[in-house]
Amino acid sequence: MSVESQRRAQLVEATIREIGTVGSLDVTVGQIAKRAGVSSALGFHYFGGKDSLLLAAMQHTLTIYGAQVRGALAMSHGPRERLEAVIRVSFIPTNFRSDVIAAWLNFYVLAQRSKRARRLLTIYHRRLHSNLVHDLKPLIGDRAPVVAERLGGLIDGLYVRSAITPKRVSGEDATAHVLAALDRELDAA
Amino acid sequence: MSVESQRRAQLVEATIREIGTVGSLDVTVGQIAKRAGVSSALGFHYFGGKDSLLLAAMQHTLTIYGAQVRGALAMSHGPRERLEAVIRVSFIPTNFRSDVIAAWLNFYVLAQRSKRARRLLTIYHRRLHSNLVHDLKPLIGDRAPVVAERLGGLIDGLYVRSAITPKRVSGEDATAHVLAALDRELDAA
DNA sequence: ATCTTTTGATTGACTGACCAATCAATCCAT
DNA sequence: ATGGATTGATTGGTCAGTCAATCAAAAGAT
Repeated sequence: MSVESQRRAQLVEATIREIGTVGSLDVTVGQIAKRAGVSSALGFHYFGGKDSLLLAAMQHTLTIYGAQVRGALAMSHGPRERLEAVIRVSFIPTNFRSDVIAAWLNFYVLAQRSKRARRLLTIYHRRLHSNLVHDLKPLIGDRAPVVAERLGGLIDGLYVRSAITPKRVSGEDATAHVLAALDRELDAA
Repeated sequence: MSVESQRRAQLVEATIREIGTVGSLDVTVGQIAKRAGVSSALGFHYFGGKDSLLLAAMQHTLTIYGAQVRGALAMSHGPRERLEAVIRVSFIPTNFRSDVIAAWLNFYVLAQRSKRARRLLTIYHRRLHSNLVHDLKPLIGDRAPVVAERLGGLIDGLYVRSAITPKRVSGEDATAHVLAALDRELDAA
């Protein structure tokens, strides 16, 4: 791993952590750099500006998520099992860490003013949707797209809600909720 | 209406609009005041600080929402009809305006660092939950709380998602989604 | 009714802090 | 020594919050 890619990774990781602790995008490059153990100037050197750094952090979490989904799907067989896998991944500890959730929430905010952020988020939506549809189709046919929309909405809703519920909602609970909703939809077939 | 309460209302309204157009909480009191047609100093005079102004805007939207729910419930009879009413209100045009959605999303962010904001959001959650449980109970008994949690999560998820989906999701579509989810749960009784 | 006092609304100008971004100067590995 | 990595110092700009001054209208006094 080259020095450059190492620093970039440090800074991206620190960005997510910092957004998580501060709870908003009002994080200074200085704070992020300090957390990464480097000077703020280095942050600008490698990323060119604060926005690019935020975008990189966003892309990073999406890349991680995507890889996890692929991994989980590779180990699953049959539609039902694959659906469970896709749903589970959203709530495994890596993605359900409080700072990751906070960052995710703020990416939604970022998406309101940054075209690139919006594109990234749209990609996530589409990927989730298509994954769900792919394995819903053999089970419920034409109703797959609309049910996928519903399950996707529920996943995001539980995820966002968990950012503020005083009682930390466990990932297992959230997973169970979505799986239950899935079962209801399958029953209605 | 006294001058004071009039100005306060102007400023609160301008705050929501400004958050909506900027898309984040990075709004200056100056911008808000300008939109309200007054000087920034007046904003500080009446609210004491930026945070109080944001909180006031948040409380305002929640008050509106609460009143609408009460109104809708008053005109509904029977559990099923009342459930529909509660669900519908979240997506009527007043609450489904793009700037209101953006503001709402940012209130979630604000709740990460402001105890008062978190309390307000918790109150909303509890109210929604208890409304749903109240009318779910006669239909599905003990399963009411967990189903209410699910429906609440779905409502919030669709709401937040609508903030960024390029294709503007219509309030009717969102309502239909939640009502469909409700029907699935009732079928499973 | 008229003059005076008081109160509250309102603002423009100002400040102190903070921050993104820049850059010239070091550091360090090869 | 050379070139990329790294930084400290600096700058230009922005913004929350303050303050003294102005203005209008209500309240009181005669």
